[in-house]
Amino acid sequence: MEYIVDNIKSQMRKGLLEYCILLILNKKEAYASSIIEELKQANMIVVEGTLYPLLIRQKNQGLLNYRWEESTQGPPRKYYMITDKGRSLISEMDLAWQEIVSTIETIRK
Amino acid sequence: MEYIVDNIKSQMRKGLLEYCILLILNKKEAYASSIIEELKQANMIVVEGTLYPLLIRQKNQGLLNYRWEESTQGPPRKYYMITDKGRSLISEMDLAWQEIVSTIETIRK
DNA sequence: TAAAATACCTTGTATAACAAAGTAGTATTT
DNA sequence: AAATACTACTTTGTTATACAAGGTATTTTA
Repeated sequence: MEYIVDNIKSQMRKGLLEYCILLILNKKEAYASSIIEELKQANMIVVEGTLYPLLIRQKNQGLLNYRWEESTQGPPRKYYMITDKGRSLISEMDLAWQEIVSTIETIRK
Repeated sequence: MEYIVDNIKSQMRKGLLEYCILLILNKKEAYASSIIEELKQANMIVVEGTLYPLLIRQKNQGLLNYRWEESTQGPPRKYYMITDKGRSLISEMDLAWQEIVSTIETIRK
């Protein structure tokens, strides 16, 4: 039974990830590990193998850019930042999210 | 640009579908086409090729049952109804859904 | 200098949604 | 009565995403 719940939970999170990444980067540029950390704080577990390809994908779609930056404690970090295109996508996704929330409410009646 | 939005929207809906089906059947038994209709009313487009395998999956997981019923206008219909197991899953998923909503709020700050 | 830590990246697998096509029973039209 | 339309259920092949697991490289620490 638990495995069913876990599976559905992870399915629910799917698709929201892209939105979350944009929301996070809309506030402040960040590098992958710090994004994972922030998501964890917000109760959303994501692993590296999920996030890295996603960032690359969004970068290739022109939603993000990045620059390398030296770290004082470890290897250099790839800081991602949102682009204008990414920002305008966010407003559309805000709407889509509200729609989904209201869809669930409607179905629940 | 539009195709990006549409893609993300459809990704967002993913995973929520299972939850929606259970919510719908929790109110009243229904057959596939009528479920699709109700989802459409609530602004969630789903096609047959998506729904039928999902219903079969949930049936195999013991979340649903079904019975055949004659129709006065067309071929017989397969009415699905939720089981006790399905009902107890719903309460867990209600929690999961609230968690997700609050995750988005947290990230948005 | 070896081990640990940090950070990035890639590959293979499983799953879910969808498009599209198929099957079959029932109703309608000619 | 035969052909067509409609309703409903089902299956197949494709695509996309998340994840587990493993890999590379740089820096710090023991």
